[in-house]
Amino acid sequence: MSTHLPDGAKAVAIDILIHGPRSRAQLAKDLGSSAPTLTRLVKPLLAAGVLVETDAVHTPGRGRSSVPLDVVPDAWRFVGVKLTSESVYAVTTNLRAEVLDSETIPAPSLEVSAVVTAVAGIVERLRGRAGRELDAVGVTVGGLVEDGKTVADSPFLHWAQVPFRRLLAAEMAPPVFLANDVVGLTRAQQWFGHGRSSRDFALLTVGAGVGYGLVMDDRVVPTTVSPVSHLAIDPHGPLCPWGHRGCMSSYVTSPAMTAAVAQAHRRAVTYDEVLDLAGGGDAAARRVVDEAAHALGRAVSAITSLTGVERIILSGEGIRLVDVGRAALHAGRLEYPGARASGVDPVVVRPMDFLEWARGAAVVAIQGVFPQR
Amino acid sequence: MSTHLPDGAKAVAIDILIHGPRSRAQLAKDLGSSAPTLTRLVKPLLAAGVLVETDAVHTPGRGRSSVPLDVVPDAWRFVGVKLTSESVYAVTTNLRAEVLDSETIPAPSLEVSAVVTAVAGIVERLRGRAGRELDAVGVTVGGLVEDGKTVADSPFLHWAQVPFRRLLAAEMAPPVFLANDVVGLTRAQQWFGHGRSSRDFALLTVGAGVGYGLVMDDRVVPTTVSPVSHLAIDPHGPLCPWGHRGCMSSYVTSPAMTAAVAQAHRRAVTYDEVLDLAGGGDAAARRVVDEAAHALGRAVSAITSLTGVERIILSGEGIRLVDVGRAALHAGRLEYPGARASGVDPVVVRPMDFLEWARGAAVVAIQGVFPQR
DNA sequence: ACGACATGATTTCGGCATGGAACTATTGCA
DNA sequence: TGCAATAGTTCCATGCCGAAATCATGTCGT
Repeated sequence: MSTHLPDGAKAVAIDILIHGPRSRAQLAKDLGSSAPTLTRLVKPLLAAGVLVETDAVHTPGRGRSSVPLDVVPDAWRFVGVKLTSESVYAVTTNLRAEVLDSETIPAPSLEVSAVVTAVAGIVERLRGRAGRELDAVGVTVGGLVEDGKTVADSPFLHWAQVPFRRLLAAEMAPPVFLANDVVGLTRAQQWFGHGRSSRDFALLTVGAGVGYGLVMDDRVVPTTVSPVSHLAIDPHGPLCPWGHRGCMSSYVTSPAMTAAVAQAHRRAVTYDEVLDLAGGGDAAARRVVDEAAHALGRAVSAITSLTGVERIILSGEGIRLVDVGRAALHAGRLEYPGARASGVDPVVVRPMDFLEWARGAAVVAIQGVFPQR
Repeated sequence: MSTHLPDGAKAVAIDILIHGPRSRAQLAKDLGSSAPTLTRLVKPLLAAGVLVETDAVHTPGRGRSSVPLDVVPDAWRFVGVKLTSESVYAVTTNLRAEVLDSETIPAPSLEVSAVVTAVAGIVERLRGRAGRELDAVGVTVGGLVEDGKTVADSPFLHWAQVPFRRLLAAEMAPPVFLANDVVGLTRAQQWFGHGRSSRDFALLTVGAGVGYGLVMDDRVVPTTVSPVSHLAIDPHGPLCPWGHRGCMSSYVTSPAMTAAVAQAHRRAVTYDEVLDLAGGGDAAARRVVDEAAHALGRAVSAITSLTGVERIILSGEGIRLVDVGRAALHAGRLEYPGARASGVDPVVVRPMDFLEWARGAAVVAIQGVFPQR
């Protein structure tokens, strides 16, 4: 299911994919086009099997019943792969980015050719289990990705200037798309998550690191060059590995938090333990969690001040932090309120497990096949 | 000189206005169109007198000499008016936003009708001295402006929900455009200042308050709802009038700085005095200036982290701060360097006097007549 | 001096997307 | 059974664009 389609037609398919099935008349209104234009654009999409007419809807009022158009999500198969230095996470999805299958393997050596082989292998196994050809494959890595082609710098994999897309494309049949991992998550939110209704939003992820993605005017803004991990919170705060006092990563990353609690209790603890201890009333863990959540709140406040986004999505594998530290998060947000008097709370929380990263990679594949604009 | 022109044609005029005179062939390349399109678009512009052909340029190579096209800046007259609670600043400019005339009067009472009359009066006097009709008038105020029509909330003028554009339009012949004052400055930088070469940049102004403007993807992002004035710098810093400790406005506004030095020396001082004292080695003034410049550096760092802009313009009537406190500004920027390793310094300084605000208002008028896209 | 050549500007022509007007299709209601 | 209302389609005028051909104007070699 991969076809060449006129330009505006893809925009119709994308809009249905993101904002749900609708009649031609409604689509014309939403896209600001005329009814004839929609008839024309929809025709090849129906012929290609990208869209189908579903059962006509008889509105209670009068008039001819409308025929909603919908995508056929299961006519498509995408695979998303997220690389970390420890594991390779992969998922198979349909066009709605719904996860149909998944596989996780330990990372091979970090040598480029070994990683390429491992990715090709996991993709081939998922393709076999899907029982049909894949429409596209998306791969995401932590680090700086240039032009969707080259891993310019990845501190996690210790790679620099690796033409990863070309190397992957040589090993597999479907088209391959490459992106930064946070960009993938951001795109997933933009099309299939809380960003659907907003042209502007920010994504802040909490976990082993602090991730930040920004979408303005429906476009992903490249911000990875200057990450939010080292945003200054308190010049008298704890130290991060880079020697900064009180930057974001000195407060809210899981290594920072577990290390702080471990030091207090003279024993090793896991991240979940830290949150459980804090929930159970342990004073040291409570303090660490509250300071982290407070710092997160301050970051949220800074983001709204500097970007003016109307929505901020909090997520990441360590997202339970915002449940346990809810009050401190709120206090951090309100410490410097500025003049904000908006009615709705712009912050939403998106739960997450590690496969969500791979799903983000699958969305990179989907958006590769359906490029926006 | 006000004409109705096809849509793409205005884009050509705007591009010449911003990026200078060029031949049709060059414009075709820059705008991504074909040569025939350019010939067609240029024709009505020449007929309307918006553009003129200047002397043909004989390139040292071979071929027919190219004929540069340029705008006729002095075929246009715009007036920009900036309102403060103390004064009304107004300038007359041509299409290049070059100041040809200016006038400043004390603000009348802050009552709306009195202000409308005062603005109409100053515009009429400038029009008279210009000796011809005005093409448009731009007015800017501090505070929240909605839709370019209504002053929704201005703490300085103590206005709320004033349909200011309509009231002004009733009193004068030329079209009137209304905007926030920092938006006006931002637009002036975008078209005629350091923003010309960048699609994305931020503007940070220093003076009686702290102003912030953001342009992403050639569009001015509305950020005034949540100003940067109260961006958190140090939770142990000085107090601002809103009760925040260590926010931007507690460090870098001229009232904050003069008050701090006045307290140290037990006597009233002006803003310029503070800077002179610091330059002359006065310890207290030096400290206040350095802390302010350091906070400004931290804000610059936060802006690059969170917006990813490639350029930040520092300006405002108190901009001398960055000269006197240059070292501290630099230290503040580098305190939390993140992963930035870009070659060029994104920060540029734009000198400014108070008429610059009125010039920003004139640019609002110019962009009103030549709307972008 | 004159023609070959190179390049910019212009004109012609056909393709293509768009949207308005008119028309058909389907439904509920009088 | 007509009428009103809404959905979808067909037809056509319009406008914008770019490829190719043409014209204009310069340099350079012989």
